[in-house]
Amino acid sequence: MTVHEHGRYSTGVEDLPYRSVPEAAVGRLAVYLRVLTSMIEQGVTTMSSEVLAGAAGVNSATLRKDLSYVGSYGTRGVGYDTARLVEHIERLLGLTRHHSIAVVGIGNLGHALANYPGFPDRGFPVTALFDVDEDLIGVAVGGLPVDHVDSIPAVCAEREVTIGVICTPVPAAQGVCDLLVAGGVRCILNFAPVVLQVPEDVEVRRVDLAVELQILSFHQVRRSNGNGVGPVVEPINPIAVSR
Amino acid sequence: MTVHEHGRYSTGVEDLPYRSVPEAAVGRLAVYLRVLTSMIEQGVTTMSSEVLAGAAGVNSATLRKDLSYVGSYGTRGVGYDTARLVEHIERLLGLTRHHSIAVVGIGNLGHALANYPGFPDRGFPVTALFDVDEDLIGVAVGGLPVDHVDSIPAVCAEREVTIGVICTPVPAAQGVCDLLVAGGVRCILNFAPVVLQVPEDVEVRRVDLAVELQILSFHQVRRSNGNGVGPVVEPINPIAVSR
DNA sequence: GCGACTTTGTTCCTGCGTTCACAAGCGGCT
DNA sequence: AGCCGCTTGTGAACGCAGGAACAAAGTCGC
Repeated sequence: MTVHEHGRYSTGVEDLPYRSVPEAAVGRLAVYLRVLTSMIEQGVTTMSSEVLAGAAGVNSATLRKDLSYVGSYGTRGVGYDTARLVEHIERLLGLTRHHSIAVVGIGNLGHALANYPGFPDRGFPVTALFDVDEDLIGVAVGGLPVDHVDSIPAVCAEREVTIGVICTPVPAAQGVCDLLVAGGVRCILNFAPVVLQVPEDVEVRRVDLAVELQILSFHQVRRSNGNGVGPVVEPINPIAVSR
Repeated sequence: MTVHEHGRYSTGVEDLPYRSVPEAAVGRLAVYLRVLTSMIEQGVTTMSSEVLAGAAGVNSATLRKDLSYVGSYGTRGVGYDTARLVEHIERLLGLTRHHSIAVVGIGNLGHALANYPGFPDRGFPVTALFDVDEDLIGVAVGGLPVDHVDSIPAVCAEREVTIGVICTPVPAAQGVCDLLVAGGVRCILNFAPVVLQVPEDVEVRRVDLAVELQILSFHQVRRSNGNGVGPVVEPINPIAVSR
């Protein structure tokens, strides 16, 4: 784990060999990680880029390039040692650190996320729950009592929450976001369909389910319309056509 | 990003009527749509690209180019007529069609999605629910009875389901996916952390919550490591773009 | 121990997507 | 009516990600 593999790359968690890693590559690395851990459970100790790429649904050249951001930990002629690769990807993604999660807004979705096994399984324990509903305060959800949103800053600071998950209705989202930031949270996963305003040093990722559906809708229509039938975009209003 | 090739690069299967709309633009258009409808509710009838871009969190030039894929429906010197823009974006995204949703896997997450108001609100009514658990069959969730997964093909075909949402555990996901495809579903939103194998004409979008967290984790570590320690080339993003 | 084969790591290249910048167009003001 | 200022729409440049191809490197068979 703390072995120097190559001289030019110093190891140790704090100074990893940092070239700039493309955003897209980071997302894929997380996928590789999942495939790898699953494979390890099945007893696989070595994988070639071709096989791993197939399982992850990407091009093998892309995969090798992504792994090169992590460092050169493959063996030519053989492939990658799965266990070692997992270690290094986890290190690059910062998964060796402690990441605790707060879920805000314990409605249907928040409830589901609070109980979502994928979070703790992946090293992201849920350590705080918040809502405004007085009837929910103190109620245990997934073994954890719900606190009032007003206590977000204090509780988050105390429990060293690093990631906040916002599942509130749209009107409450920005306020909750501000509270999280006040509590020292610098990473936010936002399920509310609104663009949050945050300081520069805060990272927000938005998951918008309706947008996902609309993208699917687009492809569906494009596909069925694409058979040479007609223009996708027909003018709704003849008068509206300005050219 | 789960992007199949669309646009004029695809191998002649679909010939695009007019211009090819970049995948990224489709996602943004959905966001504009949401901002616009919200603005309309507040009585806004006209918006400039600058204002709309600000609300959507994108560059105004990007926004104008995105809208140019929809058609030229702005008025120079004034801006865009919000109502008209909504109409045209909805048309491009295929939201004038009927899209009914089936949710498979009524666990915590499936339960939440079955009750998620954002779906019907955005024109995506949930019309079928499925699970394997015998105790759940027939139980009404959100006013809709749960059917057995075996009946997926028949029910989906009958109710003309266009989008399938998979919330099952990983081992069941591929089987459920096959059943959906057999039922004529060509668009799938997959919450199971696995890469699904589907025919070419089926579009899959995956939402992987653990991956989102890991990406956040990466940024968190990178940021705190960036405090003068290493040669971190941090992209200078004035706005924390969530996407 | 040596050769051939396999697979990595990287370089080059192509092509998309985003941003800049500006001309064209439209409304308002005088 | 004509000019002025504002905003759109688009042509051009740039940056970046993805894919193909290849050289280096290490292993397995003999």
